[in-house]
Amino acid sequence: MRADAQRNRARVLEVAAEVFASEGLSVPVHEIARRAGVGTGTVSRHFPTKEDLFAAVLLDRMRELCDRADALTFFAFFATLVREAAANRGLAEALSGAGFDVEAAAAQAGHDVSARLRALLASAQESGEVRPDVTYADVKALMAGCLAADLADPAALDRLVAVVTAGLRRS
Amino acid sequence: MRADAQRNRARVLEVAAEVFASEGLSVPVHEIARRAGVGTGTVSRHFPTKEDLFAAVLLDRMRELCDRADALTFFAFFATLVREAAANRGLAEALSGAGFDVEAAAAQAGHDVSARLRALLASAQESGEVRPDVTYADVKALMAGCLAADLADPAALDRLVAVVTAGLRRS
DNA sequence: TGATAAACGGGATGACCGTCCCGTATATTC
DNA sequence: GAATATACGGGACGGTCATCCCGTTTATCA
Repeated sequence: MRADAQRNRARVLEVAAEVFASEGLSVPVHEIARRAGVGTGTVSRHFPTKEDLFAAVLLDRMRELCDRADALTFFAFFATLVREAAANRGLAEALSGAGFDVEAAAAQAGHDVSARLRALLASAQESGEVRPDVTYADVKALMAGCLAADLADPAALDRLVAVVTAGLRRS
Repeated sequence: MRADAQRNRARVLEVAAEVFASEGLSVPVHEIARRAGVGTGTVSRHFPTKEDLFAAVLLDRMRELCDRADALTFFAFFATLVREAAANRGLAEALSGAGFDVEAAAAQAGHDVSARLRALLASAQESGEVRPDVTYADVKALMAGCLAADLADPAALDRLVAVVTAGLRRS
């Protein structure tokens, strides 16, 4: 790959990460190109579709989250994921089912956050910490609920995580 | 109002209710007109914007929900709202903050479901049934979480409501 | 340094949709 | 049964975007 192509690709990725995180997935690709100081052709050559671009942006975060998962309990990982997504509007939108398939992208890249969460859930249920009837899909839904928190209230996220955590514990 | 205009208005409203409920808010207005057997002009004359149409559709449901609220506890009303929205994709999308402002529409129409829910929450907190720190916005977020349930799993909704209910109770 | 392949930019293209307009049709009224 | 206001249909318009294309530029390497 030519040196300028490599630079441009990195620059686009960097800008896209910022923009998706702060403004969500509805930002036009043209706008990302503009802010990166490149043409739209350059973006779509490196990332043929917008979803490809988002998947590439997600990769780094996914890798890091997966690494962290190994040292955490189910509840701690849940809280970590919620906090991560709350600080990243694009990720929150994607998790809330708005078009993009996050899980497929992550799994394909070999950093399957959902598999980690699934495993932690199973073991937390086996040890009796979590109600045995809840499913992985339930946990995802509750995560989406936490992400609907009022962003203007800095304590809201913590309250919601506390409520959901209490609800998930074996009663 | 001319008789045919009255008929058409009712027909459009009826079709829109079905379509929004089953396919969500992204259905084009043209499609609603087509299924109602009228031209798009007829729809937009009766309901100048798509949001006006959705607000009109919502009115009936809101009225009924408000009436029911008076006889229910906070937890029962919460479950009722979740079930109502789960059966109505358009309502679920609107509640999950996707563009349309449900609360404003309902309040304007004098059937303010959110005011009822707010009141029930306050009294449930006063009597000690619900954690005192949760806010109305928190409850709305948790409702959105329940609505993210896996629709293919008929028991999922009940599980999520149970988890959230347990979490909201004074611990 | 010159040839060549690779990459660039940004305008063109096509799709989708909400809203508006206007020539036509029809319900209502006298 | 004619006159008139009212409503109808559906095409036109304007705006938004993702994606593609192609004439131009530039990095690379001999």
